[in-house]
Amino acid sequence: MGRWEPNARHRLSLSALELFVQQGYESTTVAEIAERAGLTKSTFFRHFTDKREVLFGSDELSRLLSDAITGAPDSATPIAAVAAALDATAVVFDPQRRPWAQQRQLVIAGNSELRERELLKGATLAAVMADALHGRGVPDPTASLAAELAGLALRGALARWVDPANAREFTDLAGEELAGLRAASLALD
Amino acid sequence: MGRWEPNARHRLSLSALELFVQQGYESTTVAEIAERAGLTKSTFFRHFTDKREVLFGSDELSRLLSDAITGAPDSATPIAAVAAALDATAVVFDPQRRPWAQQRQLVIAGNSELRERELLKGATLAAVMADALHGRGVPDPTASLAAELAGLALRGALARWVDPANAREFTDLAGEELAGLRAASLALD
DNA sequence: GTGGTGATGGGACCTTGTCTCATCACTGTA
DNA sequence: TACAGTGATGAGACAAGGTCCCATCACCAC
Repeated sequence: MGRWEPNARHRLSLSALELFVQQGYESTTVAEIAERAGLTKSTFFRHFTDKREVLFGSDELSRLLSDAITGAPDSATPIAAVAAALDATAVVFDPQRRPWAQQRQLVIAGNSELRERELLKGATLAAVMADALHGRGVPDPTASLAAELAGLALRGALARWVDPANAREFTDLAGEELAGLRAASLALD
Repeated sequence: MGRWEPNARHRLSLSALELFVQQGYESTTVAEIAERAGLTKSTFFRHFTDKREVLFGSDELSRLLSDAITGAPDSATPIAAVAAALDATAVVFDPQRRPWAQQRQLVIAGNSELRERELLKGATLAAVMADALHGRGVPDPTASLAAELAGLALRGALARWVDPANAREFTDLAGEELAGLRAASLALD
């Protein structure tokens, strides 16, 4: 791979995940990742603000969730709106990406810096959803709560989706998780 | 302050917050913090694993929450148990600590590394509460949901408690937040 | 006063992340 | 074909975070 090959960013992501899986996140240096992608440390930091960010580079999810909530019918309740948002994530959780997502989740689970970053991304998604709900006229704390529940459902569905003993559609899992949380909220006392 | 003064850890925390307030988190080096406390960089990292950790050094909250849930009467519902846990945090949120907490929250709000760490601590608290609920025989997702709601209430109450235009007791605020979330969960659809 | 113990100081070292400047490939234009 | 402009990359210096090892110091027990 020469200096001017295309998709530098994508090559860096792939190289990073491969190395993290092989030798662990902490024992992999940015220079190594860049070298494997045929690039240098300088270029790595031009594409990613951080070493952690190479595993979290897309905000596609954010846009999908926000657009789905904004575009839901006026008659949709807050829960129905976030349920529609979860359905809209199907393109991201394409079955073809499952092996990649599995490895990625394993790496993240093994390092607390990465778990921190994952929490930050999750909090950002919840904030985006809450904002979109505000745009529909849903007041707080209802909007925040609905967004938070959707975030929990998404997290839970992701955990089940990457489980090798599982071959379900992501949106089905997310729907189940959300329904389970709704039911549980009636059993709190 | 000489080399063998006591309370090195506490001195480091105070020096750190003072410097962060004066000149910002990022423009403060660990060496500066240590010097102000009459110590060196080596000693700083013996007391704190991280630069960030100097603002999050205690897990008192974790123990209080866990013990309160475990010690709640058998008849207590999950919500009642976490409400008792929030009440048990009164000692941490002593009015005397409010000025300190205000400065601390401002510093954290101004830096995304610190917000990340705060999210990690919050997630840890929620996990601890969920575990304590499991110990009472509360199954998932009820336990996780109750823990998550308590976490949201705690975060909301903290935001209001440090607001200068506010002089309420922390536990009152936390109770209100939790009640508000309970009510909101009935308005989701 | 002698030796043990635990906290501290000092400094070498590696990595992350920033910055600046040179270099290269590709483009359009004459 | 020549040439200038543009944008991505390379190279290397640099500051700071964080780890590690070893010397040093205060205190304590005997």
